[in-house]
Amino acid sequence: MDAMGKNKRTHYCGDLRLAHAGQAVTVAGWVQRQRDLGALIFIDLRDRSGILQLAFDEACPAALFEKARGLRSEFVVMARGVVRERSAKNAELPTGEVEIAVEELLLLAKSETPPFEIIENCPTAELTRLKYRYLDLRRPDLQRNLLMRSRIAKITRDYFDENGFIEIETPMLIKSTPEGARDYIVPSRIRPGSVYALPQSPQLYKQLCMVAGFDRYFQLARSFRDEDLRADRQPEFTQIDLEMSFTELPALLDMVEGYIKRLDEKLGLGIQFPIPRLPYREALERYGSDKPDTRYGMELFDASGVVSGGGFAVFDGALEAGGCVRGLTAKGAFAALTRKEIDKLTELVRGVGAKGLAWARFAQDGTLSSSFGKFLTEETMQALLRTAQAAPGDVVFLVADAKNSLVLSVLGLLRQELAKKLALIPKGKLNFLWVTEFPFFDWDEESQSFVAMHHAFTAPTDESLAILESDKAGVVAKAADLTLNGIELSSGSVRITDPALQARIFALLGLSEEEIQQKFGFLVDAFRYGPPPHCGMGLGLDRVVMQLLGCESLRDVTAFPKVQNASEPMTDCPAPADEAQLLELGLRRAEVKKEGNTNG
RNA sequence: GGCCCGGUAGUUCAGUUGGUUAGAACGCCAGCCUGUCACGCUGGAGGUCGACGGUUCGAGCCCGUUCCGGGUCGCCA
Repeated sequence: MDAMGKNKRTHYCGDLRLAHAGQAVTVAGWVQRQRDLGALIFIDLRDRSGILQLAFDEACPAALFEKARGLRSEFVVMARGVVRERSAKNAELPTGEVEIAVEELLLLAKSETPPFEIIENCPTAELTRLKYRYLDLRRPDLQRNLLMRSRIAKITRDYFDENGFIEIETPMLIKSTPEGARDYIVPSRIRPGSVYALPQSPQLYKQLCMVAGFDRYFQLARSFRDEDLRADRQPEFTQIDLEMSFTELPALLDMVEGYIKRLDEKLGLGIQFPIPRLPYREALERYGSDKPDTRYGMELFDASGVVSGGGFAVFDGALEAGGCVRGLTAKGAFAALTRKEIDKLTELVRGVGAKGLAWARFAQDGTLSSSFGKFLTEETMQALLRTAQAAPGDVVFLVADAKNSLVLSVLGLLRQELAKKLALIPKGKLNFLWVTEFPFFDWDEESQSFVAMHHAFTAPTDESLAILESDKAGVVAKAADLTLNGIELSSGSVRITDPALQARIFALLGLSEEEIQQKFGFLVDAFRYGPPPHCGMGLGLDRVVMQLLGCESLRDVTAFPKVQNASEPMTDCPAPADEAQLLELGLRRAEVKKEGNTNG
């Protein structure tokens, strides 16, 4: 047999069925396991399609039998033989009714014993698996995940292609714009002391594609952000990036919703359409988040009215300072949320800036114990419980602060934590949600100024134009986010194409003429030459795949991911730079020996 | 940068109040075995207890420092 020549592989292992019985086939793959019964040997052969049993028995020539006996885990072999029905079938395996009666066996490669077993749901620590990622990727879970990622990418390309989008590659080496996330920078050899940046998104280039008249652009765009990692944040990721001309926000949302619908049709996901829409303000007030997880309820309520003047200094103080008292009710959580558990939650909310956590436990028999009951009249307490819609068996939490935004974000976090603790999150549900009517400006505590919430090229709504200067906090952007199960998938907006409006916005963001020219001069210039009205979005492909597969980390859907300190355990990058490279890039000066320094 | 959790055979873990030679399972190696499929049976090899320092007659265990990993807050226009 000749692996490369005329006796090529004829079938994938996982594809063979009883219908193939009697056929001569050639299969190839890795030895999953060898079962040597003495005068009978079975090999489980694995390729990307699945597992197939090879059988060696008394009909085998001695040399072939000895060859099979020598096989070990992860050896690579090609086998030719006849498919036959098994005498003992295995119902657990798709190919469990058949086996190959091997006539010829080719050992293509040996393997050392791998550091962990190549099996589904491998219990080995992730770091070890990442050090040998090429072995980890052999496991069926990761094979399936990356296969799904490939399918989704194909569906994406087909959909946008069918809708007239042109795939255009934008550069990876671009100008650093010191805004938003930290840039990864790449030093220039030809211009020592100067750097390129890796793109955080193709934002400005895709807008220039609109100016150039391509009308509809899309790209599966690699993007880079030098920020700390999370389970759902890698420094290097892929965006489904698109931009369309002569279109306003509703049509953009329809286009993206059509894409989600296509995914649903092709992959049978059971997503509800139309995707619900929720204004930003309402999202915050009901869920304490601008990317709410709507798979479970436990919405927030506003108790400011009922506790106002009730005599509890913490509540009254917050309200008098212009703040609020809000809360949420954990239905039926009385037994799960003991005092000890509540103390842990208190610690959690203190960690994110809350001064404390007020609670009331409502026992099954109607007995009430709470952290604040003694300060309130019976009447106020009853009114509060009505507002909280609390029934026996429930636990009510309240947060008060002079800062409304803090109260909301703390309760948002608490809601998430409780959902996890109380197992309220249904499995297999995919709740997409449009969050609309985003504010244009965001107050930045650090710089004590308003910054663009989305970015400086986002258009304000027509109604907002009159109040741009007078009421920044009230300005609404033509922008929307697409969220899925409580994570942000995508951010889209209409862009400013009117130079006069752009100048107003830059001024409001406190950018000087010089800064504008230095950072975005090319864009401002381009927009003097007939920019079409346009809008666009970027969807995180990795996050879409992660959620559709129900994975908990982007590492499960990324072939070669980075770990928390942004390094990559297999290649151990980043690595110290070579001295010669640093010299060549002008990042280090050649050492000049000082004359007269005789002592060294 | 803050907080929480973790690091003991190749892998997953156990390890009592600080006390003899650090254990188990799986994997690995060898032998036996004709229908296994997590094959079975018998035997064997395999350890810098993350690292460094300290306390102690004695440290896997206590203390300090540090490295590595996970989660999260800050950060992520």
